[in-house]
Amino acid sequence: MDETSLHQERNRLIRKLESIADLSDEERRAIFGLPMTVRTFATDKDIVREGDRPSECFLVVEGFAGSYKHSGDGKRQFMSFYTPGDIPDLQSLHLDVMDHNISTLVPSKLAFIPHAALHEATRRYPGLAAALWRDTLIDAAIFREWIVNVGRRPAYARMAHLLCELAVKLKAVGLMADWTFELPLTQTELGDAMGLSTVHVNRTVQELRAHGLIRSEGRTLIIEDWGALKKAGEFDPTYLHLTNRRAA
Amino acid sequence: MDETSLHQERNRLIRKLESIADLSDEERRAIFGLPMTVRTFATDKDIVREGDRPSECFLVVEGFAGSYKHSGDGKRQFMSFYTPGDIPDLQSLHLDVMDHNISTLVPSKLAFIPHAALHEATRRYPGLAAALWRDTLIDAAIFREWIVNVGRRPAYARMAHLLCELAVKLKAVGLMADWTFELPLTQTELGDAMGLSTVHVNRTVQELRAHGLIRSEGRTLIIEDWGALKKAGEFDPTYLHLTNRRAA
DNA sequence: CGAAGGCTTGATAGACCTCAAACACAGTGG
DNA sequence: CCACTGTGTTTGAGGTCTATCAAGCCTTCG
Repeated sequence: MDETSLHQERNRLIRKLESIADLSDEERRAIFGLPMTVRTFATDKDIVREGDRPSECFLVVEGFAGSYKHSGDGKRQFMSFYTPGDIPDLQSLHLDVMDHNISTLVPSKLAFIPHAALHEATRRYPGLAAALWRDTLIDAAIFREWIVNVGRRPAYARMAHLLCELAVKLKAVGLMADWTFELPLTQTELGDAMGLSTVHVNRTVQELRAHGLIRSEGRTLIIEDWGALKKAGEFDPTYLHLTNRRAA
Repeated sequence: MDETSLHQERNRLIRKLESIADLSDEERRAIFGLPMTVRTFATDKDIVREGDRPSECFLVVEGFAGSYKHSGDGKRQFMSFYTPGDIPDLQSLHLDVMDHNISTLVPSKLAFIPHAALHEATRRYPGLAAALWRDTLIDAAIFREWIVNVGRRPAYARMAHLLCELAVKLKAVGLMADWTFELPLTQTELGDAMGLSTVHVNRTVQELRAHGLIRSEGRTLIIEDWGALKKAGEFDPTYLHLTNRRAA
């Protein structure tokens, strides 16, 4: 039994934060000391909803989550996908009312951390506070990029860009090897993330496959030509602000 | 000569922060103590650019700024507009490299504050740190809403939504009275913010005018039917997280 | 008064959507 | 073990929203 299974949630968080900031031993210990309650969620379960006033944040330990809103005529728009190591509602630490929903996209294991503990930790360890602040700023940077993606890129590039982003994010936390990772999203969900219809997503994915950029086996996605995919998606990973960038 | 002209930049910042958080007298004094260098910029001047590593943040004192990126084929996409009181590149406090550009949209007066001074102030006054963090989180909330706007709303609603947002933001800092405010954006800039062509923006604006929702006199925009505009834009100001909301 | 930038208009084209149905596959139950 | 169901993928056809191209007009400003 390795460290991963013993303190999986803490290690996930530490690994994630180390991918975007330098942590001191003291800060690492502080993270280990955080109280976390692990709970599992089935697919498509809302974790927090618009209007909620959470008193804790949650960390994705295993699985996949997404934040979304509905537009007036009922269409869903995802604003972000969250992978293991992410704290999707960290913003609730300083914004009391949720302005969006967050739900699971696959069966997921989540670790809940009380706001009080996080506030205390940030008060005691300014470096940790900076790392968490930085994490929310990177989320914002990703939102900005998504605005560009949805606003200005045609479907083919949009799709390529999203896949690049997921690949790099997953690689940073050790969840992509050999250009292969689990992509448990349906084409409808991909469409709701890119402002495209399911039908059009399907045709776009087929095009990417036909051009030899990607391949898929069930829920597994294989990037066959990273250079071409990057180029197609005009992908520049700067906005992810990774410190130890392994993919590029 | 009133307080506004004497310490215009400090007052702008205090007023802005008070619209999103409660400040103690001590924190207000700390803001007054911040070193600020005021500089004026002409229209369409980049203040910071992608790749820059700023050592100071800037506050919009007068004028209008916007953050943008270019997509691969040269199309511009605005990701945010900044009005007096905003600190557009506050994120540079914890993200060293700029991942986007920020430029003026009209002749503007900006106040530059060294990172060092802000770091020192946040270290000394946790309440101030929380207010600034909160400010960046609200920016992120606005980005999220823009993703929905660009991704899922048709042009007419998209336009209405953007106007509602600007109206509420400007009202919060005292720059809208009688449903009237200065909108110094060209239709091309509006298009670049909404992912629409200039031509289509023009036709959409005409529609809004024809339906009696808005009226314009030069650069002045008059909201003629706030209820209808809100409805058309599916506008719910929750995401702006204003504490003293006067418009709604 | 000419130039430049912004606004407006018309016509055409294209990217993407909607509707509708067939197909594939995994899980369920009799 | 095999229909049965549900979810996700795929395909086809037609429609629409929005882009592009091109030009005229208006205002501002030197």
